[in-house]
Formats: sequence, structure tokens, C-alpha cells
Amino acid sequence: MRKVNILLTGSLEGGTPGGGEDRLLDFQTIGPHGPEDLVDGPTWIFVDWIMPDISGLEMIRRLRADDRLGDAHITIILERDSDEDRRRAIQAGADDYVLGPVDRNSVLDRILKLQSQRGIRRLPERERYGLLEILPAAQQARWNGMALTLSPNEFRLLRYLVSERGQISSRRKIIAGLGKLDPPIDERTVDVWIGRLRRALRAVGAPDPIRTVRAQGYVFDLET
Amino acid sequence: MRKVNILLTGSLEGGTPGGGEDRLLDFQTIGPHGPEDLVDGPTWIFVDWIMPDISGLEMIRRLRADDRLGDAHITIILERDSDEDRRRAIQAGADDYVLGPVDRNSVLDRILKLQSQRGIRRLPERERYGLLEILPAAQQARWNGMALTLSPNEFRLLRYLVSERGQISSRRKIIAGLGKLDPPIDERTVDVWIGRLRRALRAVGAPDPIRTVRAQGYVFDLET
DNA sequence: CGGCAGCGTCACAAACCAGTCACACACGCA
DNA sequence: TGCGTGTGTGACTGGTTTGTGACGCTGCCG
Repeated sequence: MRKVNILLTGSLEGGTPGGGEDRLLDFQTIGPHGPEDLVDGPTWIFVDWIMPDISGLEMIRRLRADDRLGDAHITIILERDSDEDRRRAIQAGADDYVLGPVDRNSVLDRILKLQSQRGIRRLPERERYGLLEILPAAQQARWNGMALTLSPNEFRLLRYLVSERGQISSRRKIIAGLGKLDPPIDERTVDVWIGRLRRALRAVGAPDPIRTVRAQGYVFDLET
Repeated sequence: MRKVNILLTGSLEGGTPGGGEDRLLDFQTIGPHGPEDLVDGPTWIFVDWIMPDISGLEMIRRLRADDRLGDAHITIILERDSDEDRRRAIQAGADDYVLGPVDRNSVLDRILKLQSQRGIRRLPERERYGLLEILPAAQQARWNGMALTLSPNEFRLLRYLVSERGQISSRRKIIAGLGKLDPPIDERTVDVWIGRLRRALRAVGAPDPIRTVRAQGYVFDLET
């Protein structure tokens, strides 16, 4: 049996799942920092246009930037019927919109409708780069079949470098790419991250795929 | 050199003013010096919460009403850490907020972060000259598929010579081309650079593509 | 055949920079 | 509350890069 994640934000927060009429659904609420306990299964996220601490658009961007989410379906709850808002929501990364206010029942209706329309979205498939394999949904990486032991940050670093493979990532860019600007991070700290990631790769016998470019940054290179 | 449009207002102003048509805006293009990492993309606008003549909120509304802006990304610089202010800013049309005061460096960092969130990235380029291949984005050069081991300076020298291929580069021009004017460099030092570059090429079996022109300079020649 | 400017190369010192370690701190968890 | 993990930072260290002077060779001139 597969569970379905439904993440609610803003006005839909609080309370408990409605009466347990459908045990397949797993309601949760998420704070500004992202989902913590995702079950393995498709995820539907409802984001209010405006929330106390954060704008819905910003929330969507953060969710999209969060590796753990994979390709969850994000619906934004609009405050007003505005083409402009719709456009910006989609641009921020929403898949879908609905005019608010909504309650939990209409959330369910909406999900049922979406499921029947296009079926259940696939889980993010694995990415493969030579012997390196990345499974975003499971937040796991493998080299030649062997799982790497990576901390959350190391995993994100790996994904970032891979996404920029073949080109230099400056320390500054890496920090920005991992979204660690808020308490400003010393650029040299990136060296330590790289060192830890290299150690994790070494532990499974992978040849170092990270090339240091002196005074510039690092390049992920799987050679040729 | 690629350019990114960045519009700064209020406290961040202080460069070349744009046309007289709209005194509210101070157009800045930030190009060659610092942010090599930035890539082409939409326009990024940073608006101060308070400006001399106008409130930031009003400014944002006017910007949003301006068709020419398209999907520019507007970040408001908050004066204080207030939910109420955030909410009003987002409602006025800001995409994003950051707590001020900020300087130009943190503006750049912020844009790097946003770019990586939006998945905007530079495409790797590749230049080819016969058997010589240069991948600027990876700071790498190859001869016949074999990677050259080049120091940063040697790589820049190679790129310079290649860009001037077929014509004589005097020592003076080479020094200028590598931007090493600050502590004046002895012209004879160029000889040493050339020697080191030649050695790196020799190491991968490349025939010397650098011809010495007595009393004139050097020419990069890939003929044959 | 000298003489000499120009060039290649070497060795060296200083500056620079990346790798690594230990440590402090924060955070989640039992 | 204590414990273990994850993360950021300062400091140390060793290697690399780089500009320069020195030395010897080359090729051109008369």
C-alpha cells in the first residue's frame, strides 16, 4: 500500500487529518524550512499565497530548491483572481493554482481531480553519471552500486557540483547554490566541504571526480 | 563578456545614471570585474524600503506596472525584520525580500543564489583549433584529447596567444593581455611563461605551436 | 671570425593557496 | 539532561605558482 503525502501551509495548517476516512492520505504541515518526514510516495503540496513569515512564491522556490522533494506537485492558493499572480506562481515553480480560500475538503477534491486527470506523477527517477548514481528522492548516492555515506550538506554539494559538471564552480557560487548565504559563510569553508565529500567518495573506492582549479574553484569531471 | 542587468535603487545607487527619462531608476550593468559567475538572465531589481522621494512599495507597484520589465525579479530590502512589512512588500509585487542594510557584494551573492534556484546556468563552451581544444568554463585545455597541466597563468597565456593567433604578440602586449600591469612586470618574464607553456605542450606530445619572432614577440601558429 | 643583442632555461625566494585537523557550537534524539 | 552527529572556523602545513637574476647558447651583423 502506498501512502500519499499532502503538505499544507498557511491557512490550512493545524488540526488533524479529517476523521481517518482515508488512511492512504498523510496530511502534514510544513514550516518555512521544508518537509521533514516525507513518506515514499507522490507528494502534493498546497501553498498559500501569503503566509505569516514568508511569501508563497518564496516558499515555492525554496521547496523546489529542496532536493528531498523531487518533483512534488505544488498547488498555490491564490488570494485574488489575477492573471499576473498566476503567471508569477507558475514561474516560481507551481504546477497548478486554485482560487482561495480553500478548506481541507476541497484539497482532497482537488487531488482526486488531478490524479484522475493525469495520473499519479512519477517519482523522480535516478540520475546516472558514469558509475555515479544519484537518487534524489531517497537522498542517496551510489558509486558503482555502493552507497555513499553523505551528510545532508554533502549530498547537496554533490548534487550541485554534478549539476554544474564540466564547469568551474567558484566557492562563492557553491555557497549560493547551497543556499547558505544567510549567516555569511567563509569561502574557505567550501574547501572543508569538498574535503569531506572527497573522503566519502574515496571510502567507496571512487577516483576523485573533483578537480581543484587553483584560485578559481572546483570542477566536477567524470573525465572525457 | 556576458552581462546581467541589475537595477539598484536607494542606498545602493551611485554609479552611472541612466537616461533622464526616469529619475527613479539607476541602471547598473555589472559585468567584467567581479561577478564572472553571473550568467545571462532576467533583470534583477533591488529596491530599498525607503528612498528619498518615494516609498519602496510604491516603487515596486510602478515597476510592476511597467510592461518593459517583463518578469524581472524584484527584491525588496527591508529596514526591519517585520512580518507585516514582508507581507506588504510581497503584496505590492516583490518576489523576494532581504533584511538590510546590504552592500553590493551581498547583492551579487543573492543573485547567484536566485540564479541557482531558478536553474539558470551558463552553457559550457568549447573552442577548437585543430587538435587543440580549450574549455574555458572548465579552465582546461586538451591536445588530442589529453589534458594539459597548466597553471592559471599558463592557461591565460595560452588563451591569449590563441586569441591572437596568426599575428605577432609583443611581450608588452602579452603582459597587458594578461592584465599584469599592476606591479610592472619585466618583459623578459614573458620568455619564462612561454617556456613553461611550451613544456606543458611538449609533455602531451604536441609540436610547438609557438613561434619566436626575434626582437618582436611570439606568434601562435597551428598551421602545418 | 668576433661581437653582441636576443632568447631559452635553470635555480631560487617569496607569495599564494589548498588540504587537513582539531575544536566549538548547534541540533536532534533518546 | 547527556550523547552523537553535522557543520563552520581558525590555524597549521606543505605544495604550487610566479617573478627575477644569472648563465650560456643562437643567430645576425659588420
